[in-house]
Amino acid sequence: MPTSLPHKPTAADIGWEESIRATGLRATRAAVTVLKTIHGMDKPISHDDLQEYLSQQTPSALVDSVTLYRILDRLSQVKLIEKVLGSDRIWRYAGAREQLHGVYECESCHQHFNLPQSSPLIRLLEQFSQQLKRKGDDAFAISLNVHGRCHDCS
Amino acid sequence: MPTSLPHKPTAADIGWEESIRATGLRATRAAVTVLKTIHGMDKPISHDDLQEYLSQQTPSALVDSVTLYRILDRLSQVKLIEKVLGSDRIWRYAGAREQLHGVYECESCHQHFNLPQSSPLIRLLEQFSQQLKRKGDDAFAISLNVHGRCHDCS
DNA sequence: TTGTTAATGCAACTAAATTGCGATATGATC
DNA sequence: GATCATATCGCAATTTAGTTGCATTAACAA
Repeated sequence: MPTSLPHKPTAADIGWEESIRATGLRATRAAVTVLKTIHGMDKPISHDDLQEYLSQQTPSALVDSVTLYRILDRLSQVKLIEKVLGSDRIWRYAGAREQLHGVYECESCHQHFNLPQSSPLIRLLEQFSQQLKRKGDDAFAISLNVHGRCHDCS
Repeated sequence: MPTSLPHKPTAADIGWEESIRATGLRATRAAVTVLKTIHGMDKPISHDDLQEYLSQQTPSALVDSVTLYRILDRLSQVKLIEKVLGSDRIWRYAGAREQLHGVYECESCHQHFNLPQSSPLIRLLEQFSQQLKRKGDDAFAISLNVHGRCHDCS
């Protein structure tokens, strides 16, 4: 007898469920899985890769492609996740963070990486962001992209 | 009798022709027109808008949609123009500049504007770029995007 | 003027993302 | 726990920026 059925939320999931409900969205199995999975990733992941990953990880919780699109949409709308547009015109999703952060994109394989938070530029950006806010400017998002080649590709 | 036939390059065009040839590309009528037009714009323009604009401006020099795509590709490949990806997943093109510059994108109408060069952030970015180069890092492009609402939309 | 080949234009294609809509499951209310 | 309004799901069909293949045209070097 399995200790936990895949379709029944485990204690660890409750946190995610709560945060979803707090936004007014419904904490469906799929939404919880997606939110949890994305937050467990160390870099932004595309819709396609996510679906692939989910189908291997949790074959029992298969999600329709369109449904996944819509979940990703909703979650980013309520800011539980963030989306980044790659230069391959593909959206990638990552767990939302408080702090501003930059993205490093590999020109060759289009993988995305988070710029180290220690990067001095991040701090500079943070400053700039504060400046804008103080000015009452209606700019509300700042994104920094660094392009190069990743380890695997160079 | 017209002072200049649209298909014959005027003296003013020669500069553009030269700069195209200098890259190894052929200075076709269409390429010259495109390069000149883009450099005359005050903000990045999309393939679609450019074709629209050209068809009104220079109806005699109609360019096929695919050809325009390829011209834009080539020109940006040789760095005579730059391309920026909007959050509407549409590429926009602008005259290439020496100096690093940021882009302001309107979340509503997706128009792009150049951040004022005087922006302190630009200088910070320039610094960061130099740092990377000195480190011998293989990062080769840095882009900054600020999202907000433009004058028309707010 | 001639020859090589880059550039063009048309049609067909690709694929990420979106839309419509009937079926299903969530979560508030009794 | 049962009931209900509706958010969410899943399938099919659609959209559209951009690409590919290939025969034709025109740059430009010789």
